[in-house]
Amino acid sequence: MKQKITLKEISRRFNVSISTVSKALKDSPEISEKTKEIIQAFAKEHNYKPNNIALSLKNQKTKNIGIILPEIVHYFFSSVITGVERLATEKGYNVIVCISNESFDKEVINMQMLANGSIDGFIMSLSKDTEKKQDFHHINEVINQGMPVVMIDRVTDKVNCDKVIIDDFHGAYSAVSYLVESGRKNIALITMPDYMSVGKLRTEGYKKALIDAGIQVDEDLIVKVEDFYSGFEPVEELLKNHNVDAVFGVTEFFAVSAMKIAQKMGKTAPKDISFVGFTDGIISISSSPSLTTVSQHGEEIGEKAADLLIKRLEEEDFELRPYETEIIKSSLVKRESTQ
Amino acid sequence: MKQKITLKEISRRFNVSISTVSKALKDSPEISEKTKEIIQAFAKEHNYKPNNIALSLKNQKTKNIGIILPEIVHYFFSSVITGVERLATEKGYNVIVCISNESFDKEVINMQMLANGSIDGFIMSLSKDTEKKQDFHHINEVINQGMPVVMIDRVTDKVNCDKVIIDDFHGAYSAVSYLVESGRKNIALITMPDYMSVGKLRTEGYKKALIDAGIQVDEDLIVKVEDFYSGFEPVEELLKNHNVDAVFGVTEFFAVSAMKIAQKMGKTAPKDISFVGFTDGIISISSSPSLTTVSQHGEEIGEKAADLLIKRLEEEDFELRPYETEIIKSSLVKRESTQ
DNA sequence: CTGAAAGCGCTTACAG
DNA sequence: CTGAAAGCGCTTACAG
Repeated sequence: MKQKITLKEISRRFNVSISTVSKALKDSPEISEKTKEIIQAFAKEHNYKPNNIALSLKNQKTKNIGIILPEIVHYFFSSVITGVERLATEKGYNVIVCISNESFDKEVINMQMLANGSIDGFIMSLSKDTEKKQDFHHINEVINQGMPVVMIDRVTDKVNCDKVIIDDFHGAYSAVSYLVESGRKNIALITMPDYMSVGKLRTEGYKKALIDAGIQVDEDLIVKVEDFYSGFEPVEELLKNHNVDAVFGVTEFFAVSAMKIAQKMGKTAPKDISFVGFTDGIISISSSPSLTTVSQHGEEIGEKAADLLIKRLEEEDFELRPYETEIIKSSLVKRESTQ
Repeated sequence: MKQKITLKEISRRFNVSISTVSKALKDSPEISEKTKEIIQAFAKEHNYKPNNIALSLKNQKTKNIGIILPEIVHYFFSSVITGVERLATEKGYNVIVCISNESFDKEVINMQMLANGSIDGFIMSLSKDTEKKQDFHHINEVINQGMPVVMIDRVTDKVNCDKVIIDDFHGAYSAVSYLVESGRKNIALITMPDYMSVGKLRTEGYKKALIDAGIQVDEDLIVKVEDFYSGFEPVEELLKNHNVDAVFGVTEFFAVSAMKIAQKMGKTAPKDISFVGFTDGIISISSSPSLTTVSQHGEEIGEKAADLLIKRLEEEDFELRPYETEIIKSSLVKRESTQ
């Protein structure tokens, strides 16, 4: 069984037309039973499968969906892909993954590449760069060309499209409220710069929870860290100079890193300091003590995004429906780092 | 700027033929400067980009590469994807990601879907199921059809193709030797069932290191764990009933989980027990104490695999070259869990 | 019941 | 310098 076989080759083999072969293989009633039988048998034997590219060109749809993510080596984003992939495969779609690497330029290039016919629609989360720049022309362009886009997690209201997000504000609110209820008073926050939409919302949730509990927000207890790779000295300073009894980190990595620093300073979690993170990944499970976190349900976000996208692609009436913003509920997973 | 514009539409706009437009946009010397100018200007204004699907059909190549992985929410595999994606994008290829979810059936279905024209070649790592079944017909079929395949990490010698692996044996060997050198005598192993190629090789490296150091292999110190989600009771038993002073885990998760169990039993790492893992991921960095690991260099593996694949796709002579097995060197990253 | 034709969007050897 | 034709692999309305 060498090389893929085509309709043309089958048609030559039996001295019939390509149309006849095509119809025979689709078991069309137009074709005689006898012809269908021999053609189908031959096709099966030679493992004939229609060429996807030809079908795409003919049908004007590729059955591919593109997903553009800031990075992938990260529990949240890889679980989003897992969710997208599952739903997509179930519906007969392939998933093309591009990584913007937090760069605006790469995000634009990736979108343009895929938009030239390779896919039917996009799922994407903004790069940091893009959030900083606030330039979304590439996304709006694609949408104007009639290609549906679903934004997830890091979204913007400058683009009108379907969105799937979690309730960052409430997730943070409930995490901090939980700390307050367990008797903590000096709750520090380790967050991201404000241009990151999710960092901002989680910070607001933190503040609101304190205010509602009658605790004054102390800006000295708030540290902003750029990303995973920048240093954590400010956190060290914070723990050294302030009498902190709880830390809320807006990522699990932030929380665990803070916990490690505290442990090195001789503090015990949760006895001396409680810790809560965001994103319920493998870090939270394997840290010691294991970390209480706000679970983002990445797979669910991915599935929901794929579902919205495919509906818009396939359901006649859906295409014209107003855009939705689906909010996936986060949940607090309590572990050993709090009491 | 609505909808994507085609050559046909441009040709109608200026009352010329499609061929002329096509050539003009390629800046062909066949076409007059004036014609080229106006056509190019118009195309630019309307953001014309050739349709990838049409190009694929014409050129008989898609510029897509397919990658099939057992899972993705896992540091090693997601870093492989990152490496593949980087090299692929650089060379003008897109990456289609499929997840077999450790299932043989899904692996087969994914391969067949993609093999029908969607991609030019495969990069893949075997699912557990496939390793257990030892059924590789789907891979050989694809190769027989002339589609190149590069296997990574979880490979088999039953398939003749390019491979990129790490030196699992030596990685384990050096990790265990390091433990021996630091004075440890009762070194436990937490590994996977033998049908997993990588688990087997790492186990062999562990044994050889002990033997070479004149330490007898004690099968009672070897625990086999199915996967992340199965329980770790056997590990608990091991640590309770044997006087273990070091643990080598064939994944970082195994090692960190064992460390947590030991800590709960009141042991301190590395004072009482040293721990070494495999896969240098984020778990190792964020555990407390941080974990000494054998780094697998996932991105490098991904890049190398993509490089081999694209070479076979593009370089005339390369296509006929004998298959290579590239071995990426692992390296021991020393952290706090050993001394 | 079978086949020729047109078309999806593009490229390119060939003719004029 | 421009265009008609053939072709990549397939589908389908239409003719016979």
